[in-house]
Amino acid sequence: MSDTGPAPKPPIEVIAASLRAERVRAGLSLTEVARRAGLAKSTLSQLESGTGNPSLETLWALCVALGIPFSRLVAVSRPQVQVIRAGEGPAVGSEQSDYRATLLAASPPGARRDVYSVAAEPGPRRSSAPHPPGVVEHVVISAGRAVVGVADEPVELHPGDYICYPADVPHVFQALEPGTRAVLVSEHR
Amino acid sequence: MSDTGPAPKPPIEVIAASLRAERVRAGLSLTEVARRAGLAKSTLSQLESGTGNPSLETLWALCVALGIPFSRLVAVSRPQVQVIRAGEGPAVGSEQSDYRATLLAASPPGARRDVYSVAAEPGPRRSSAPHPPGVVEHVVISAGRAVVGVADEPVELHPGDYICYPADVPHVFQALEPGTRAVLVSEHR
DNA sequence: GGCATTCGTTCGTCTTGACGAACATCGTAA
DNA sequence: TTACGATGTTCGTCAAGACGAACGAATGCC
Repeated sequence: MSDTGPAPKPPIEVIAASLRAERVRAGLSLTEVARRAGLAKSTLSQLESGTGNPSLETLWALCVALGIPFSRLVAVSRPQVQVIRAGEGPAVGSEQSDYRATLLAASPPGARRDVYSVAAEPGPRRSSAPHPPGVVEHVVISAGRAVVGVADEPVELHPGDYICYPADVPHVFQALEPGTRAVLVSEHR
Repeated sequence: MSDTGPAPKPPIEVIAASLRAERVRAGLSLTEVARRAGLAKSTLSQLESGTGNPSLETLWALCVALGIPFSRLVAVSRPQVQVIRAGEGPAVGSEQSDYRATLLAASPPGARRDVYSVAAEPGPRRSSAPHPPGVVEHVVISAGRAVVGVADEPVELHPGDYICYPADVPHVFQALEPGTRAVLVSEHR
């Protein structure tokens, strides 16, 4: 469910819709966007109508002209508001130590990050096995103290402190005070 | 700095590197990937060497063959460990009320999220103008209480509570207690 | 009304990307 | 050693995409 499978949609139509949507949203004319992107109007017209198979260069020029990140062209969907109260939500426990991570926002298909709430108590050092390659974890301490980071050189963090480290190598989270809380963003790119 | 500008890199080279990296990561030969994607070996060879300007169809076929999301092709870089102590880092203030957001992890080129630490004091309701379309914000309360969410129907949150809402519409963050702290992930997809 | 400007679409031409065969290279087994 | 299979590269051919001119339609200005 937090996989990273390829987006399953026919790409041309998605991009066609995105292009037109982004353009009108920016309040630009087709002619103007084509001019900024250095493309022929005809090319853009055909793309927005779902005809054709644009080259990377063409798509890139359009992203620059529209001022949008590349990934915007292949993403769609409109999210909802969701609230998870403290203590609710699926929790991932640990046998090694008193450590509980609650999944707040699972990575939807095509997205690349999970958001966790972490509650930990002092105990033996808890080290995580490496995650798949490319995973980065961000941790912000909410309360207490903890030693966090890659297993080789972890860092002691206090409330408000932030750390970012690659998680595809062994890494640790060890609470130093009772009631230690943190927010963890696991970003698999 | 938290803008949504397109990744400023020459895209062909980035994709070339990504393609080769993903392929060897999957333990596949160039010939095999080309076969699965229904492409000519020569095409893939040229792409991995940074030559050429692939069509969308070609790129898509490769994503499917490699089992990776489209966006993986435009993301790169290998991160370092970075620590930002409480109070450090670039802060974004607000004149409207006592609200300070510290940028912890800016979105690297091709990535899609900013991580902020938020400190706010009670005061008049602080509402943010809509962000670019597609932006989603995740908020976890560390301390205090706050009213958060879309301007129409905000939600009162307590420590440990989590909310996720679309940020391309007007939204608010209003502290209800002194010393209110939160972690905010702004995700622009 | 008449003229000008801008919009987005359609069509013919030419550049360019994808193909497939041939190639050099390496590793393995007969 | 020779033969075979698999790897990844280079080169000529062909189809497909990008271009630019021309078009009909809509709006604004004199």
